[in-house]
Amino acid sequence: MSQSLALARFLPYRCNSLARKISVSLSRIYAEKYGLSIPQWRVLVTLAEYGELQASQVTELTSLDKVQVSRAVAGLRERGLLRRRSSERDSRAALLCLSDTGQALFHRIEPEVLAWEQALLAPLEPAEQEVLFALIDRLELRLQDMGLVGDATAGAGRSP
Amino acid sequence: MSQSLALARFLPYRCNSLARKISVSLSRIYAEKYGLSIPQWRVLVTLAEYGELQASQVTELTSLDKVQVSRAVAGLRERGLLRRRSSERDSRAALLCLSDTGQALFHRIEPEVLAWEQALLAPLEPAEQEVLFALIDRLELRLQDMGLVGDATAGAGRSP
DNA sequence: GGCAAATGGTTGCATTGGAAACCATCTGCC
DNA sequence: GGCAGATGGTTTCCAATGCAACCATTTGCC
Repeated sequence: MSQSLALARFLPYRCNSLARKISVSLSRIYAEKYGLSIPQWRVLVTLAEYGELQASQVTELTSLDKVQVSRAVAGLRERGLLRRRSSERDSRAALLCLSDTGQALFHRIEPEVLAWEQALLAPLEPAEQEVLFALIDRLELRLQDMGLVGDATAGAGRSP
Repeated sequence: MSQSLALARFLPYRCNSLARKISVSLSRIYAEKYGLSIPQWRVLVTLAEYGELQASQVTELTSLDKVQVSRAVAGLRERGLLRRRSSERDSRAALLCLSDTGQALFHRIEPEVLAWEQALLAPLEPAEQEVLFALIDRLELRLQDMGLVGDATAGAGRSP
């Protein structure tokens, strides 16, 4: 029956609150120590994983807005962490990859971040960690189904 | 041992992404249909639940910044959704409660929001829902332990 | 009682973030 | 070939956010 609404038991609130706290805590590493913004950090990780990517691919993989990617790339370029050349195939497209400095920075941060994540997840058994990620997956799928059309990622708008 | 870092399996990213999608989807109800911002919505819920509260108590209960509460209250007051009187005991303190209009608005929105949440959680068995909230609780506790001191909620700063 | 420090709340200011407008290029169609 | 529309990225503008400075009042200490 229609239970009543209390923030403590309201998923949007709890989820937001958790995400916020996680971000604040984690950003101590890459923001305060290394001066990276969240979008910059995500771009860094993604390029470290994939090598060379087009900006549009980065926006898909990071779930960032293309504006955010553009600005993050600009910032990383100013610091010499990222190189950019334009594709011969399509001179609009920019091909992005980490510079040696960028790779080095990533390899310095990565273990710290992984250690932090381990510490956060430490109280959960491995099986519980699986459950957590599985629940997140299912909720995201469910949101997709519920008609959150704007997945904001790729470019392909559906409506005519 | 040291697994490598991939966003798809990185809790801060996944959690942020999920929270964002949830917020976007939910705000269709209270933002687009009723013109409420997120802080306004949270203040509304909290006052609906507790009756009359001081602004400082609202900040604690909602995990909002006191600035956000102040602005949300101003907005709600302009729309006549919320009344405010100053305490006799402490003339600085403001006592807040919903007006009849505010209550009515809340009662109109509440079932829609609850229905939305039901729809979101529908694919999860009740037991799984319990697990989800329990995991969130434990992670928040863990963050507290890990030295995220600034819980940003109450006023009571610890350090001298 | 009176002054220093603390507390409740608001306002100003700088930063951030996203939407929409914008340029450049590419694709498709005639 | 050339023009209309789509696509990749950047810039511009405006709203939201957060910090710090700010009044007003209260508390505590002498």
